[in-house]
Amino acid sequence: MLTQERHALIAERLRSAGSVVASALAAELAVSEDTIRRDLRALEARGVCERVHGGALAPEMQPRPQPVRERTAMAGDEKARLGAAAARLAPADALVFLDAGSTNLALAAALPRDRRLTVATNAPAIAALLYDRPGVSVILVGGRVDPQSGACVGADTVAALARLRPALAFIGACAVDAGHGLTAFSLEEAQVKAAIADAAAAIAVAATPDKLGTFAPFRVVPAERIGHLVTTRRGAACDALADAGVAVHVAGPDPQ
Amino acid sequence: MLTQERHALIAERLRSAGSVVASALAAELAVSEDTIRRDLRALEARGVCERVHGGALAPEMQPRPQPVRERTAMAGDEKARLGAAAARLAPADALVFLDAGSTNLALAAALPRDRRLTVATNAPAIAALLYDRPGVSVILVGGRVDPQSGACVGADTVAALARLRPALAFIGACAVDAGHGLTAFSLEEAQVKAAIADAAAAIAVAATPDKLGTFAPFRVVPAERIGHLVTTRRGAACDALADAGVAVHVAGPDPQ
DNA sequence: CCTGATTCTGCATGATCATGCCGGATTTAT
DNA sequence: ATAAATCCGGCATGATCATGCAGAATCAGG
Repeated sequence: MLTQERHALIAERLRSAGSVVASALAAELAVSEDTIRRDLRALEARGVCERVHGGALAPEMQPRPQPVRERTAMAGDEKARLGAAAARLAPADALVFLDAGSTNLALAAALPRDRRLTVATNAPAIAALLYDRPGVSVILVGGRVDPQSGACVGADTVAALARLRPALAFIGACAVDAGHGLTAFSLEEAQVKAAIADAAAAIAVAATPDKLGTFAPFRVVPAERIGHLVTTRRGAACDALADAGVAVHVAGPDPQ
Repeated sequence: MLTQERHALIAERLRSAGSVVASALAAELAVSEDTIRRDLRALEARGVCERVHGGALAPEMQPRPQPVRERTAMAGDEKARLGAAAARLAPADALVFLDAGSTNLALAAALPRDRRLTVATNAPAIAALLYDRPGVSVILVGGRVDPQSGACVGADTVAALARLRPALAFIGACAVDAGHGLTAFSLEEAQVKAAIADAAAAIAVAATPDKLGTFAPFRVVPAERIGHLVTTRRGAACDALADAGVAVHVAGPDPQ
């Protein structure tokens, strides 16, 4: 068995099982444990695995989705500017959908107070923030609440979404890329976001620049389907999205 | 099983259940309790858990600055005591419904952290408070959000309620009286509360003493249908309700 | 085909790590 | 108050690791 074959096999094993045990691999492949260890060192140098005592683990794949609670704490100012800029897209006297996420929560907080709006959301935090604002009526799309994202997900949520026809939906972005479109960290999130996209007449995405040019495992919509992108810094990823037909808005450092 | 895998498993268990028991983990993973203790020590050093006698707990998340609205609604100490007393009625591993209202919000905040629960609610504020608690899964019943009560109301809400069968429902009381039963200030609220009552196997009411012996225009359920009443001061209205078959719990000044 | 260089592999050795067990202290429950 | 469960520190043991070295396989060029 060639060294590279062994490497490929170990990498495959890491992908499928998430971990490998050095001694077991040595026995299975009929080589010494030293050889396996050397293999693991080589793979680690290439970032394919992370060595631990006894074997190796598959590295954490995607940038791990942090719980919203923690995300909301960071980057307060930038999120606020983003929210204010995005809020200007919200048409008056229409049904606007706000997906869950820290950016959209900031967006909700930054909604202009002089505008009459009906806001639908699947995020309890957004509903709790807006429900007693004068001039704003809130429709909450229920379902099981996902602890990770703080959003309602599941079949009930998707079914309830089918009865709404928002003029504009702000979909929370886990990752946006011109090639991969809008993507999400979990299947359930992606299903809900896709249901929102299906229902909405137009789609807007508010995202911090670190989300741009990245992608997550689950596809929501292609980039062409995104009408507006609001972010805080112009970059290569913005241009690529603009080429795909997305109207890109950059929120200046001073929102006045 | 690799040490790191065990660590990851324990961390995951902490996230989902909120606590782990050393002896149970040792038996389940077929290692000695000493090893588990060492694991817990390592995880504690990384801030993943907080060790206690017999096992470990998920760390308290830093208290998030709550919207002023929610804080003011709490009315301080009395509501908290009431909430803690009422929370003791919540059966473990069962579906519990929490209606909207400031008392029930306090109840949600006072829920024991070591209990596994599924909580359904029609109040975005309660869902936002509970959704990322370890050991608690939250189902949000959606609908139009009533600005007055902060609760979801309307036909969609009633329809969604019909699919739940909570073992116990804490219905928010606008007014409770032995003769008039549980009553509400608006028709829509009353309809939703009645739908909750229909769905639930048992009904509990947590109410401050000023609600007792009073009534409001819209009838929800008769007094006989109320299983438990939790309040903070014994009085004539309590006795009348006890005569109607309600189990009355009085939360002492020191919940200890 | 031969030769020298390079790489891969296995083995030995001493160090490090993970685990289980034991005795005594501490906490919890009855 | 007493018994049981739990915790802590230390220790012994076996597994695992890093390193250096030597033989085998592979390869390039003559």
